[in-house]
Amino acid sequence: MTSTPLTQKQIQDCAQAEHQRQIDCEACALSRLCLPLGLHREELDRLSRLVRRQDRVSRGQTLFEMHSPFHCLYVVRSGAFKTTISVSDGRQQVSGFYFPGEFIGLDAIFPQQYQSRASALEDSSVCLLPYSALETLSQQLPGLQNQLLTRLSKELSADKNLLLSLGQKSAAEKLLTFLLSLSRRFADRGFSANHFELPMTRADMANHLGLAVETVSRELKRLQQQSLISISGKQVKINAGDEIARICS
Amino acid sequence: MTSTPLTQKQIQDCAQAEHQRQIDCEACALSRLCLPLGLHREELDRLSRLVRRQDRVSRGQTLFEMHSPFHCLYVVRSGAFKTTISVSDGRQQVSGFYFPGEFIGLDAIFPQQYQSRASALEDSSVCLLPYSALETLSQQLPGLQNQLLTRLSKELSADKNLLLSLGQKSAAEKLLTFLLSLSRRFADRGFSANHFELPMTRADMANHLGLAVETVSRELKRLQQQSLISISGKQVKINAGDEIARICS
DNA sequence: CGACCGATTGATCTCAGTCAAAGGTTGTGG
DNA sequence: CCACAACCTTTGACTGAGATCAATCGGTCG
Repeated sequence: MTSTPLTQKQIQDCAQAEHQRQIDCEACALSRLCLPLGLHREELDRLSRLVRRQDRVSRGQTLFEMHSPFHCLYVVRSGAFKTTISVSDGRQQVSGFYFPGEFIGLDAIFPQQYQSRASALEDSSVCLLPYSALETLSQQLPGLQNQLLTRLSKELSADKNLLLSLGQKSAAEKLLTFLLSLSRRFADRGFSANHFELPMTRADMANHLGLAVETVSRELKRLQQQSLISISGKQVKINAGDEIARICS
Repeated sequence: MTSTPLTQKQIQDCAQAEHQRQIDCEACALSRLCLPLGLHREELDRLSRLVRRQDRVSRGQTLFEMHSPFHCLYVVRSGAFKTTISVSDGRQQVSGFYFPGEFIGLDAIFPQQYQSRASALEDSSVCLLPYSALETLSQQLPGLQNQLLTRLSKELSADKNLLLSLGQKSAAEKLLTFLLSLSRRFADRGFSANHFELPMTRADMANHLGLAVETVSRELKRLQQQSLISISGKQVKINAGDEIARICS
């Protein structure tokens, strides 16, 4: 699993948005989940002109390093990503997972530096949104401004929920809440809510939820014994979605 | 400590922004910390016209209940607030503390429902920003749009940091990180970074950090014995700010 | 003054972390 | 195509940080 950051050139391409090929947001299969939501044809054209695409992001590759200067927001097109925050002594926290249509880098707008490192969990592709151009355009397109604010607010909601998990819940509850959130996000993307594949390792999951890998392993097994889920490797089945939703409330 | 929600009338006032007195953002002592940042005089006038003020929010009073419909963002003018998320079984998580110039309710933009209950920790005052009007105006004032996006991003950063605390840090580290964040926010507001008063109870602090009250009590004592801080009741002195910053890194 | 709420202190318990080791999977290079 | 290496996952035994339970103390407000 290599971990090559983007080259300096790629970063410049992002900032200047020149050397990557023109894309068409209107034709994108993701438009229902992405920024285009609520924009008209002519508006989509203007958006398309500033978006750039990076089709090959291989597993383990990073989109940006923590504390590097902020130029672009990223939207996942395919695959999956994680973001990781580090402390000086080497400890780190997986602060989020990102799936197609979701935005990476929103927390960098204020400090103008990425607040985490983003890396691909599997071979993926992304769109790059040069932020200053996006901000200017959203001044002219109310639907775009609304989308941006909504995205930020949505991630804020999700994080507050995770805070509740980390602060108050037992290991088993944390896992159920996490699986339920994955299930819902997959369902939003047209996949099965009850049967899906985990893109991250047990270690990533454990770290994200403030648990030890061994605890994740043991608790998943116990949840299976209770017939709430079935799990084998990365394959997950949700057997009692309603009851899980009730537990997580 | 009473806990009267705003009356229905007050909520309507917020939505319709009619019956509360006109205020002047330009003259406000907080303008340096608040939305006006970066706006010109004429722009400030337009902002002032949509802002409404609520001068008396007494200790324990709530600004909004969890899941109630979203109409307004709130900006703290004086005093302090906490927000609390609840789960059906009664457990709850203090998701944030808010001081003058800070925004409450940003995570409600997406779901259009408040995601927590906000209540005053001491007698306070707030400004109300009817959101739909604010969104429209920020379409016309680039500085205002930028402020909104920045605020959202800033809170996102703060939450990611808290996630790191909750997920990876020991009780003592959590407390130090928390005190340091308070210290910095007080300093931003022109107060001493090294000597301040806690507006919240030990129970609020404990819950926010995912600890038991007793642990907070014991660990604060231990930190005092190590001469990192001095604490007596709600009075806190930061004795070794640099070293604490190093520990929290 | 008394009642209530918040803070502290002590004793005990427990959930989840740590340490250690053994299976499984995956990917790579010969 | 196979074999090896590296990494991921599981399982078991033990430990410990912090929770819980219980009691006391202190301040504040009606």
